[in-house]
Amino acid sequence: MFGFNNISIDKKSRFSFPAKYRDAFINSNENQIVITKDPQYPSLKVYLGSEWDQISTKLSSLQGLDPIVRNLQWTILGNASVCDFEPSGRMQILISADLKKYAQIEDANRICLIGMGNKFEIWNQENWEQRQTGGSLATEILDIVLPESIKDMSF
Amino acid sequence: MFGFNNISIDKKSRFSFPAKYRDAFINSNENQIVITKDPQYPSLKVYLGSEWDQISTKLSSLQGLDPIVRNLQWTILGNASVCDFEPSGRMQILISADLKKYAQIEDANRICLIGMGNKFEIWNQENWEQRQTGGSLATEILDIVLPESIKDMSF
DNA sequence: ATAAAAAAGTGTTATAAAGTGCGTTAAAAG
DNA sequence: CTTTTAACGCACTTTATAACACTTTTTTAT
Repeated sequence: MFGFNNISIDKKSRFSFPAKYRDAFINSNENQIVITKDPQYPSLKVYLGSEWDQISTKLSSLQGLDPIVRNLQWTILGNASVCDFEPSGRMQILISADLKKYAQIEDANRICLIGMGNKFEIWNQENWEQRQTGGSLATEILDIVLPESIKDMSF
Repeated sequence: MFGFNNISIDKKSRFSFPAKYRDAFINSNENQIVITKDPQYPSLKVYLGSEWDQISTKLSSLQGLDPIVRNLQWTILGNASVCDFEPSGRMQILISADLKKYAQIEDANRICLIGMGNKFEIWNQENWEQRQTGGSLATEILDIVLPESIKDMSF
């Protein structure tokens, strides 16, 4: 599941996954989708249920007394929205007001949905373009201070 | 049970869990909820009964001569409020005046209820936002002095 | 110590807001 | 031109919250 999609978001804050992903969803037998905040950028992460189970299990098992870990737990776990999902249906997902605000898409009626293989990202159009043209940014900030326990995790 | 919720708290200091968690509560077969103080932040922890049994058993078994342990026992065990809870009902919980004060929600009519998987946290809105935007406070104090016996516990 | 009053806690109902489902139209693809 | 997909609109359902009434507990005054 790859690629860029500019899609609409309706008055009730729902979007539908493009039909081209349907088969992949059906094959992976998912019936849940999880949206949460990206810990680094004003964007959202969209996980398949199974993928989420792994990430959330791992993340919540980490030592919460480390402030970096605790912050990641807050950001990722504390903002996750678990949605029922029927691949054979309309494949619609609701984005909460809170997440919309975080991704700066409060009053957008279009968003960018980027397929990254086993997950998706949701971006505000301008932010995405800026990111694309801006080349390599200070992405590594977080990486440097990350404790060993999360070095091997990919969110 | 994940995610951020801004919910109301009524004049009698009650709040209800959002309906989206109902199935999870029913499945885990809980009929008790425990609220207590967070040992690190001005916030509250909300545990499922089964989870609480584990934590409280472990914590009370620790030898109380270590002043840090003693303090944790006082904070967590000594402030716990066990509430009857009916997942199929209104899922309402009363917060004591004491706990409200601790979490700085004495005169708030809204609180933030954060689902962290197997537990929840309750925060005053401003404190939560500050925490989210990286306003790192003296979080690490506890971390440094923690005795080995609790290093592997996640509260 | 007892009764009255006040406060705290519990439960119910009504109403507005949020969320969901589905049919229709419009647009794009084959 | 036909079929598929995306977007929109509307109706229905569920959920959240405030208001109210009632019960229990605590406090106060006699």
